[in-house]
Amino acid sequence: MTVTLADVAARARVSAATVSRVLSGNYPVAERTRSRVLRAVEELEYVVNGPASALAAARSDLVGILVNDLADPFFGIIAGAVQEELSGAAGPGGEQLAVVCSTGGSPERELRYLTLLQRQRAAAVVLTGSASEDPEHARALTAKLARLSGAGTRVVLCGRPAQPASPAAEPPATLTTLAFDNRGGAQRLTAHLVALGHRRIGCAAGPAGRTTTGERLAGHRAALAAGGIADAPHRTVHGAYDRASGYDAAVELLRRDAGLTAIVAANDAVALGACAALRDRGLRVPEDLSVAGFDDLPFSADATPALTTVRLPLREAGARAGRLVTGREEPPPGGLATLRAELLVRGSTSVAYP
Amino acid sequence: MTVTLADVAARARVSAATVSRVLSGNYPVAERTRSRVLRAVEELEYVVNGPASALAAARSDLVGILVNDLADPFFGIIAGAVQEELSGAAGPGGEQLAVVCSTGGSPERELRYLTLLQRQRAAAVVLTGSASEDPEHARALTAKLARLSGAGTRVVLCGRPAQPASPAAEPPATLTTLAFDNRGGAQRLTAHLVALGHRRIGCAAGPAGRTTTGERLAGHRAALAAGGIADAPHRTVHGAYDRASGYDAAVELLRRDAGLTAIVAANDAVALGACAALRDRGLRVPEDLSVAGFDDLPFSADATPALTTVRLPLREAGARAGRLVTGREEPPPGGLATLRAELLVRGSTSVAYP
DNA sequence: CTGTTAGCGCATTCAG
DNA sequence: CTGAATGCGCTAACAG
Repeated sequence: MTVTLADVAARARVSAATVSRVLSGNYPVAERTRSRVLRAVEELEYVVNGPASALAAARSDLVGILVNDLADPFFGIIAGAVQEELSGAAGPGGEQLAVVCSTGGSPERELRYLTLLQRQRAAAVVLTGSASEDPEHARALTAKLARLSGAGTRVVLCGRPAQPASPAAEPPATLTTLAFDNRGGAQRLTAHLVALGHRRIGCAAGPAGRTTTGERLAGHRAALAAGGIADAPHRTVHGAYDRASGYDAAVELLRRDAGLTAIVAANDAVALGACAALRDRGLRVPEDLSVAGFDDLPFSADATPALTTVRLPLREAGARAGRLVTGREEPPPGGLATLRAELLVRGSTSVAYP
Repeated sequence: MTVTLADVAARARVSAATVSRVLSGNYPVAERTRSRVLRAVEELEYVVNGPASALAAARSDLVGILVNDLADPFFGIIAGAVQEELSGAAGPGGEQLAVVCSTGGSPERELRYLTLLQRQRAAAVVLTGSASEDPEHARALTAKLARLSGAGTRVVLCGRPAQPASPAAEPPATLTTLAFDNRGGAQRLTAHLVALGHRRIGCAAGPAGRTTTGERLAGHRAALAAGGIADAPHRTVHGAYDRASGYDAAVELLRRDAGLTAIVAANDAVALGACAALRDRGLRVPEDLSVAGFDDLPFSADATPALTTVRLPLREAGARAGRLVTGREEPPPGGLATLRAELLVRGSTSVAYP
């Protein structure tokens, strides 16, 4: 019923092996037979059976991309860039396909998807976004990545810190990390506020127990310390990376300290949520409170006032991950590259009016 | 080297068939042997070989999702919802994986990805967003979808109109369409402006030759006609679905007619670009010009002024597509459902001040 | 309920 | 440069 290699071979009056060679293009074939085969393929509308060839060749052309939430532009931009890069690297037989998996930030789902991708014998796996800080999960993840890597799957961590090496073995050579300088970016952001005279700065941080949250908080605290501002735990609240959390966080932060003059948010969506909360309470940004975001997603420039934020090279990171995965780019020395995080000062922050 | 079914079978002292049955869970197996097998799987850390089982079973657990641009939240939201729904339908052996493909709106790439998915023997394919209106491509697409469908791949069109039936055959029964009421939404939107007294309304439309663009323009024109406003071709410009196009479109529209009192945009991003252009020229929204978007992406509520727009049930559409694909939802009667498009009046539109 | 027997469709040896 | 033979790892009848 469905046409196979053998059918094509018969029609082109060659052996199946020859057809296979023509299609893979990785072996010399006489020009005449070659075109004869190609014509037969056309006429029969033959389409290779992917699973069969993956089985025989012991490798597939699937690349896994793990994200927290596809609907979040942060991940959409990264995943889109990775995928774009895959299609740019049209290999011999065809090109690689991106399998996108949303983990929702759950370490269990992360592991489960990795198993699913392992089952598919994925050519590569790209893990994006923050990782769980739970030591047990970190261990399980390291083990799983080592296994994947051992099976020939390339692994790229994109926008997350290097995976802690397992006690026993060295991290596999096929493991590359593209980290964001979250700490540095956060530090520069808070330093900017401190320089503007802010001393009571609320922090609407991301979910607890995630590397990105930890890094950004560390940068924030370092800047506070550098500015001689005492650590005030009650000025930090944790929440999800979304608008609603930002709204709630702002309300809660003001409840705890009505004298706040600024709020740094976990990301742009959270910042906009915070702005909305302030607006609803009759507070103006930045006259009454400064608000800052993180990531510089496209919409943050269109908010009013435009959001001061930290720009992360999302697209570049994804594209690089894609090139790493397709072998078109050499891994950075040591397998680790840290990507710049650039402070973008816009309208939502200004000097503190006490 | 890599552990196979046979290894597990040997360790559990059963036949390979039994192991297979335990793992697929679609056949009765004694509880004792079952747990014995499961233990062996654990101990050996066995992971099924996907390609092998796909080959033998003649079906894979991959679901293709075609989008224009993953970085655009419009598609991120839909794709995310589809994928989420796939993971919710944990089948016996595991769950389905989403293969996301960005076509960039190119009909050629669309066709090429469909072939790639056909090669993977995908269980289903979801095509999202607008389609090309080119008759030749429409024909090619219809043929390709028929072939996929004939091979047992379910096909869902999500957010695009029904594919024109091929002259010869009826559309396959496994083809379901979830269309957005773009025309109705656009009509209500423009009618809203007309009701506010606007008569010189510019239109920053989407790319020419795409179904979504055509539908929204048709709605727009219908509302104009209903309001007794003459068709003015120079008041419509075409561009991409992004912010930059919106900026350019606004500039061009004002150049052609400086007396415009409103602009309806192809989508929210275009609308925000238009707003930025107006702002740069010292025009206020909505006092000097009203501006309206389309889609109601999350950020459009945070713009200032908040965007009047048409809400499309993106998440719902994606989720439904996902359920259709996993067979958890019955196709609508006739294989076609049209999803509501709801007018959302916010701050960016107001009465016309001539 | 379980084991045996055949392929699934293709990529690779190895000969020629 | 081409063909014949072998097996990738698993599922699906078919018996028992």
